[in-house]
Amino acid sequence: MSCAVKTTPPFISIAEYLGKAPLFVDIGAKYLREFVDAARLYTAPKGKVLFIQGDKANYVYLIVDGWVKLFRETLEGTEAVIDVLTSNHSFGDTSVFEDGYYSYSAEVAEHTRYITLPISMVKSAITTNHQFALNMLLTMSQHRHQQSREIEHLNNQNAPQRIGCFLLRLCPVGSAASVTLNLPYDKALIASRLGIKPETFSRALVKLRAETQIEIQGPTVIIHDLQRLVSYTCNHCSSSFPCKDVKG
Amino acid sequence: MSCAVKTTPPFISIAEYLGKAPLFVDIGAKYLREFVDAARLYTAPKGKVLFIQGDKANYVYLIVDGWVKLFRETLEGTEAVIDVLTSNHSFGDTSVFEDGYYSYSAEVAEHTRYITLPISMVKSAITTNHQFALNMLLTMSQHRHQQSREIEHLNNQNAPQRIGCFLLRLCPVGSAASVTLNLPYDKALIASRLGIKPETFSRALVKLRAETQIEIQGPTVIIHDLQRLVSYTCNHCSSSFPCKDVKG
DNA sequence: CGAGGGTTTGAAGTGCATCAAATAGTGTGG
DNA sequence: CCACACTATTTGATGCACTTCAAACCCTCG
Repeated sequence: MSCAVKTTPPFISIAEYLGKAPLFVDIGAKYLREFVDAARLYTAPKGKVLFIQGDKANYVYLIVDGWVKLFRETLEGTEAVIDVLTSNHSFGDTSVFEDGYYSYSAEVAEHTRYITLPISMVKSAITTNHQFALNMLLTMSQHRHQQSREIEHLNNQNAPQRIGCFLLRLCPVGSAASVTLNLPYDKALIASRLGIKPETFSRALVKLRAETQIEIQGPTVIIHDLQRLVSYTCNHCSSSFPCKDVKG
Repeated sequence: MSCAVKTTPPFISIAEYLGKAPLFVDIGAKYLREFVDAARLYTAPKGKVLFIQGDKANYVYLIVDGWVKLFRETLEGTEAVIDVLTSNHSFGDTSVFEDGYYSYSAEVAEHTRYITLPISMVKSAITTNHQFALNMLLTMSQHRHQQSREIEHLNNQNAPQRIGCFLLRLCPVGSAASVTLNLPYDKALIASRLGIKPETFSRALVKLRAETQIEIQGPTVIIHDLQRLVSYTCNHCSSSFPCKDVKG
């Protein structure tokens, strides 16, 4: 599967990217310039490991486009997917508040362009630049809110519903009744992101199709009747359909 | 059940509480005084509803002692427990960054003393007092970290292991091999906090006893061999035993 | 064309949920 | 201090959802 992101405008420069990123809004020209100068842009193919749990945390990562998987490994070697992130999300930033080591591993899930920033610079900007701290706070708050919904889903929705919810969150806001989507990354990864096994995912998708008349062609999903999908999926959830925040 | 909190020293004054709370550390005498003047202390019995989802968010709550349940309700009327909080935790603060309405309901789970602060004051302190914003950021970061572990648990641990993990987190740090605990609130509530049904909880506890030789007498649990409980519980988890942050 | 990863399908097992009912525990008024 | 009412918890029987292990299929790419 190699369907990266939809129609993002072609990337131009680090300065342009950082200037628009929510984390850097209104932090002032001096700080922005410092970040831009220290930032490095990279491209990495699927499978590339960016860092592993326990590494010294030297950088904060910002995703320009693509998808990155964050995960931890248990003592028994099984992998727990924490999150799968895309454009405009950051990771590695949590270690700013922790002990200076990454508490999870990061691996590229689909071809990704990302920017790194020295963590020391982020750390000092937080303490010296109030606006930057506020931006960080807002980001965190959103993330926290999203996580709490995630927990609710694990408790209240069955596998087909979780998949339906995942599909709905992929829909652009204000979608028409009929939408065509490309699954952004491997089905097995979607499965573990949703806390189910690949085999179950496959079967649950079949069941979801039977219930909601969606159409599935490999990595492409066509939703013919959005409302029908919504009513199958969202009834067991406390937040109603256009679940605001967009997320992979 | 009425086993509130262990041996917290008797409470003295709002000023004393706020002076020690992590959120208010180093924010300066002027701000602290303002908060202290605006704060109100309340006592509420089990069952008391503090606010419900959708209410206008006028206050941030700080728990002095006791336990408070945060939850949402789905369209079908089933309740999803988001979190159960105790001493030194705050709630309602998320609405500072949202639309000004509570996104969940709050109900007292065990007799609780709590302090309220006007949300407007908190909001303005965040924007005008850098240290306060930093304190908030640290709190959020910890919370976020804990939530991500919560998600991992739901995916990787079975019911008896989740209960084991819950018990371990109740143990004071540096506990001896043998520990006696009181369950802090109703078993049915523990169950839904762990994402399982009361009946399953009961059976899973029996199974956990068979596996780890713990002793159960109503709401009291005696762990005879901590290490044994750890190895049964934590092998399916990415973080190893003394899971740092304390939480209910 | 063949190799390998990703995905689906089949058969059997396990864990948790559900519904129903019994039991234990707690607080109340007589 | 006891009987009753009510709630919390446990137990039993059964069903469904998800997992597991195994094998087939499909698709891409060298």
